[in-house]
Amino acid sequence: MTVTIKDVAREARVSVASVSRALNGAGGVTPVTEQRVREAAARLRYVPHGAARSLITRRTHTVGALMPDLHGEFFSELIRGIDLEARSHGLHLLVSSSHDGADDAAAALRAMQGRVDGIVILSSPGVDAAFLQANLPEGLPTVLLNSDVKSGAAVVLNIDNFAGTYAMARHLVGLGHRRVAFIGGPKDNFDARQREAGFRAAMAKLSPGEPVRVVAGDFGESSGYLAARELLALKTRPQAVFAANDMMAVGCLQAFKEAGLDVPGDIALAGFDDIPIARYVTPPLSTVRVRIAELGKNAMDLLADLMDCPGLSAASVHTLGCDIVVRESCGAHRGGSAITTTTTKKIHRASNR
Amino acid sequence: MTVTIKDVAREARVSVASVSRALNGAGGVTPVTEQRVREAAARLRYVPHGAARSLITRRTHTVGALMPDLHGEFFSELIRGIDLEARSHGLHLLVSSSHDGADDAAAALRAMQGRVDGIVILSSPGVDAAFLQANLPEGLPTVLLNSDVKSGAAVVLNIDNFAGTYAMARHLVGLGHRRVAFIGGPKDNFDARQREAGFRAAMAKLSPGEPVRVVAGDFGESSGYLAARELLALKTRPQAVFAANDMMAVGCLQAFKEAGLDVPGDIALAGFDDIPIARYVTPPLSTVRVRIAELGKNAMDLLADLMDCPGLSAASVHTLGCDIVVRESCGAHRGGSAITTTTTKKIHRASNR
DNA sequence: AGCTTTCATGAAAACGTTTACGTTGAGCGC
DNA sequence: GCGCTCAACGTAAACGTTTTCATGAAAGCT
Repeated sequence: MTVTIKDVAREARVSVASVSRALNGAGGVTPVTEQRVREAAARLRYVPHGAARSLITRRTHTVGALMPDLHGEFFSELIRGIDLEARSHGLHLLVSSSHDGADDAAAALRAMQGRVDGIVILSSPGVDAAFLQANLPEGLPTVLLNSDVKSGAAVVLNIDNFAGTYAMARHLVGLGHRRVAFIGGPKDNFDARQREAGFRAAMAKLSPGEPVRVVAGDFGESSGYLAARELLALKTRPQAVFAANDMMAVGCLQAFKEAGLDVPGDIALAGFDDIPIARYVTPPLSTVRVRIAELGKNAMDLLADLMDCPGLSAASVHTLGCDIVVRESCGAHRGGSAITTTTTKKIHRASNR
Repeated sequence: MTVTIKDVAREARVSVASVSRALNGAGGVTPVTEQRVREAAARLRYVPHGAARSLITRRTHTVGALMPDLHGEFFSELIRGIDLEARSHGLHLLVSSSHDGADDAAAALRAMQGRVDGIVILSSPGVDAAFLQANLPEGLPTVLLNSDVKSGAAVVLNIDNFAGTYAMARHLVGLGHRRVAFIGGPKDNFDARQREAGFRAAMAKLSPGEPVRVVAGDFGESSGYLAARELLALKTRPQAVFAANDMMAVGCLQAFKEAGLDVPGDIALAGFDDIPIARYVTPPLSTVRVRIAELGKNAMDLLADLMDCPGLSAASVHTLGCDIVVRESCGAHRGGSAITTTTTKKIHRASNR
């Protein structure tokens, strides 16, 4: 049925060893026999059996991507970045998305065991140091995305949430907004914590006298709406609101509209993520952009490095900077098109001994 | 290094055959030995070597997903649907997205050869009957998404673009709009062609006297903008505009605003896809929703069927219906929340002899 | 010319599993 | 108590590669 290396050998009148050598370009064959083998293989439409090959090479040429259950732009862009880069490294991509909890992720991780040469994990609440310790097969090259675990077992690549929020906060303060309020995200979310920290740091530094006002949200649109209502009910209304993500900012916008406030005239607004919706709301939303596909690409590159030389083991933390995108909602927008400012883009190796 | 079945056999004091039988639940082992084997395996953290297993079973327990280079919601939701369903079938998902042309896709297809038990292909311009004929390994169960090829080699699953546009056109006509214009998509796009056909059929049937006005677009926002300008320049302005996708409708909206027209007061508007942006523009856009994750799930189910019994070969075409989502832009919206009407949802097997 | 080196080539082992087949021993009917 | 059946178990072959090693021929060196 399926054509094997033996068939090619017979067709080309050589041994299977020579076929293997010829097709893998490993040298050790005459150009003329290589040619003959290639033709025979093409004629027979021979495709090497991947499983047989990886049985002996101990290489699957496949990397895994383990992600929580998320929809939308982030997921697709991330996979896009990873896939594109994986392909350019000659690697396949085995994805396992849509995990709800730690158990789910653990099962997926176990199932990937032996099917991949390396793995990219987008961390989610359940996935912490203990989880990895328990479920990560040791010796498997791993890149952790958006994680605060400092496990020696994996390279970590993070979005520079801190610098992103810091830069946007500076921008807002620079526009003359002294009372800037922040709407935070879920407490168990790594990004959310970092963003809040960035905001607090910026305000402490740039607007020292002012008390920092932070209200809770959960990254959902309606939590942004509610948070905005809460802020509007204060005695002294903030001059600007900075939401930890765009969806909450969209919720804010709704609340502001209902309150009859003009954005940015009466109150300025900024978000984080630059989701596609951001430029279509009225007024268009100023936000912090994460170059997601690039994040995926970088993750894949790090993983490829790790797979090539397991020597430079783990223990390094890398960071990918963000851009701040100034549109109309923050009140600084003058021209016709958005201004984009790049914040720090540092990919630094913490330790690679 | 890595622990194999032999190690487990030694640990449990049985033969490798018994280990295999015990772990695979194939019977032929005493409950007590099975228990002993299970414990030994757990103690050693044994995970069977997938490659070795598929070498002999001729099963990879993996399905491939081949898609063109697309961003955003469609891709992520589709993968989500496929992945979720694949997991519930105990299958892994090997994705290869971001293909630009037929050559690219062919290479990816070849690379998947032997690594998957079946494949889902989201067709794109280059991927036609000839392409499949040339690149699809025969005997590999295949599900084709959004395709008009009637190859006997694959099951085809389509969005019911025709019924979707038909239903929306009927809705618009039912609202009293007699002159409805349509903005088409790229000529080489299957969805675009079907949508236009659905529109023409609806208008011919429901508004027989009226000449049908169709202008060209390319699914991009700016092409929608330009098409709208073209329509506004006509002597008799249409009463409603139906764009073949939401992005073009958003472009229209921009043009209408600039022309000082009220939507839906002066002119009604509808799109297709129900992208997230649709509900955030002003006014919110009436559109036709495709349940993308469900499309992925159904594709996976069809593929699983095909993999189970290759007997019921190919040659069937299935269709997944759409919903029409009525928001404000078409002028029918009265209440606070959107009305959702389900169109035909037929999954019919054309032939399964 | 004779010796050594290089190099293409083939035979065979190895990778880790599943499974067909043979062996053993226990339980059963007579 | 003897043969028969049947289940549990072990042995070994098979899956399709890559790779090590041996072999022989050609080429290079003195």
